[in-house]
Amino acid sequence: MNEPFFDDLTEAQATAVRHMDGPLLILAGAGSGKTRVVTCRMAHLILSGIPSANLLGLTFTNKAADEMRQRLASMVPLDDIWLSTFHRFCSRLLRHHAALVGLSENFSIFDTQDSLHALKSAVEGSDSTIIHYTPAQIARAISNAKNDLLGPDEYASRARSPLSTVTAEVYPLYQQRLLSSNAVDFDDLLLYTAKLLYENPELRQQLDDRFRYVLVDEYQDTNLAQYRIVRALSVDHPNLAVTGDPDQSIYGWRGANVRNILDFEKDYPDASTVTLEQNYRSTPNILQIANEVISHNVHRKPKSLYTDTPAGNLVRMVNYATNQEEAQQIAAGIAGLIRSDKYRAKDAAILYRTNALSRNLEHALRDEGIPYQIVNGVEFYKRKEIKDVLGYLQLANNPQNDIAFLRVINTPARGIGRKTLQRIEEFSRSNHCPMLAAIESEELLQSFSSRPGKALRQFVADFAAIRVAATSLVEELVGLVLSTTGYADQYKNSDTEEDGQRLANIQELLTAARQYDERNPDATGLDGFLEQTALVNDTDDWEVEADKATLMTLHSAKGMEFPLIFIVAVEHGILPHERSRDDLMSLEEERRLLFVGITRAQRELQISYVTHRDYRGKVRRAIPSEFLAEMPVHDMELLTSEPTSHRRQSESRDSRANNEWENNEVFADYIQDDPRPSQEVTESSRRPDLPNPVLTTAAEMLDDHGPSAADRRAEPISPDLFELGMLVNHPDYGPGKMIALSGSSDKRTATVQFLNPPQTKKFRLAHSLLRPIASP
DNA sequence: TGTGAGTTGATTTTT
DNA sequence: TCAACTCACA
Repeated sequence: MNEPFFDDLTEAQATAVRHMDGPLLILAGAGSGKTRVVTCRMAHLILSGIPSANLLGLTFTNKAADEMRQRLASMVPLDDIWLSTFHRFCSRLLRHHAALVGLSENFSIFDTQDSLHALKSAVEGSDSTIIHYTPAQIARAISNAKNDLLGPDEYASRARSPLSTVTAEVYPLYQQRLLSSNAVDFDDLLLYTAKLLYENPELRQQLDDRFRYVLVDEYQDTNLAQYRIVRALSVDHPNLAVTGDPDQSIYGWRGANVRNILDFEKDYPDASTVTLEQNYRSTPNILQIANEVISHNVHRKPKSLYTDTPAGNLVRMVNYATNQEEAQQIAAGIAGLIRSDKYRAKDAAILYRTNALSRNLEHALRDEGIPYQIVNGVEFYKRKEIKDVLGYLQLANNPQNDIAFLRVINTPARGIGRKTLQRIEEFSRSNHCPMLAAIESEELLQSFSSRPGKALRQFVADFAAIRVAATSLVEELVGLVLSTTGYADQYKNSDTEEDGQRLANIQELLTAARQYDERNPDATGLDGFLEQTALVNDTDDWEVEADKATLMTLHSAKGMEFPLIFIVAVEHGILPHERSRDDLMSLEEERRLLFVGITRAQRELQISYVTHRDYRGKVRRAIPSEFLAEMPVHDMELLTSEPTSHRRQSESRDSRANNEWENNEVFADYIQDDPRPSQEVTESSRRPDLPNPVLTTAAEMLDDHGPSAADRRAEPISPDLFELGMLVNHPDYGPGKMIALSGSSDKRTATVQFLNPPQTKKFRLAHSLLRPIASP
């Protein structure tokens, strides 16, 4: 083969690209040029004469699919190629074969919110009681079951724990609800497809034959359902290529099973394996941190990324006083770099564990005048006003969709209240008909008194008009919904900013509808549009080209890269997340998440944590993440913006109990009264010649012991925060490790082994100046 | 039936 | 913090 793109490939990469028939495993480390390899391979297949219609590429995000398509299109002429997410692939397949799984082809796709409503209403309509568990917990359990391909019956036979017993009771009810609404949830898309392929051998064979070459991206994130689907399509033509990186498996909580990739060679004994470990993205300094962090995972195949580029700058670990300061200074730092012309706004990304952490950062960027885009704020299609309008379309497309019915029947308010709804529900249940059909029945309508009866008749008439238009262009249909229902009026007569935003969103929905119409002139129709609204997410309209800084979660960052990366809130309870602390497997997943974040960075990486964090409405003392203690700090630049001599001194504070740190008022007070000249800080940081504004070196964390204890008086801290093996810091003795703990409450005593000079000391925790650095 | 205040309770990550 | 839900009142 003599395709031009072979020139730029390394030997390992070229091997993967050249591979054509038979199973192939590409173990691709972060930044090893995987996407390139994958697209080159597809191009190679096409240029070798394989019709593109025989290729199937499955990804997890639309963005990955789009990127692949674009790159591929730039290499070879493309006409008919199936490159999409798992969910979209399944959705399309199911539309064609809906009857085989008991659905009609116009089935609705419930998002998480809709599913939860369905679940609640299923429980309400039964005599089953769910004690001790929230619908969300049960929904989660059902989702897990589906990802493991367990139907209600199989699940019930295995239910043992209290939660699963309750779930076993609810699961069939929920499933009935979905079925009677002619709807599926996200998990059903996979489950039904897997079922379809297993129960219909001829169909399976036919699809296997059509999709001769299957490629799966991010294979480490596949769950059992996806695994089965992929395998079913690779029986007669086992030309299955999978790529992935076990170290980047971060969706275990969603049922992803790393074993799928680890066992690939067992599943396909004749598989070829290509390992890509050379990194083309990051500097050696960044890679060193990444390698070091990930090496702490026990359940792992050892692997090490390397590169031959110049070392680059040291990775920075920064301690800020508060989250506000963290945000401001990062924004100021980015602003400085932009002014210095070294970087542009689009080069920077700020990554965090949870979406809730984005708020300060947004404010700070706005204050600095840095344009930014935020990935996955409140997703567009999940906003109330959008879901309301879409509800009409969903109901028009699938009149059985009771969840959509319930959403729109009294939106905007038409005087159809709880009592009326109850009767509709009863009628619908006893007559086994959808709610919309119920209110179209004279029998029910006549039983109502004049007011609700009239309102219902009006709705039926209005909706009939909408339904007639269901076959026209989507934009027209949305327009018709708006004009018939007067939905937008409630926002028009208001001048609050929020309502203005809602109006704007509705406008944008019209735009989205028009774009859809333009792109799909042959009209897959309403189905296709609704599918899109259910299956896209905000990562997908992330603008690559825009010169804007990016804010997003560590999860969404997977697959991306930026010259400048800031990872914030690397703190105990946040990263690793509260709920992942106890269990080794999830703790390791958290570590991989951090690894993913680190390996996004091309040139500069900063990792930060704060001393006080305002989170969930409370200001609390934050503890640095244990992961920080796993980093090779001697090869990093350690900074703090909280000079210890500035710590607040107050006698009265000592008398307060040790759990004072939980007391929100005390710390709100602490922060407001902080004597530090925050104004000046901001000013100085505006200077372009100071890319690292106001940060003083935090020697205290390591070699230097900082000012003496007399110089400061730390606020009390709960002894409960200390654990055996934890790394701690003492103002006079420096860093050390907790080697023993005894006593309780006020008398709780710790024995600490200090490093430099080596010595052992005992402390009463309630009164000591010891502070945790990290857990073992 | 609709509204608004007040309470409660939950809070990861996403197709 | 914030959204969902409850409850009292118009």
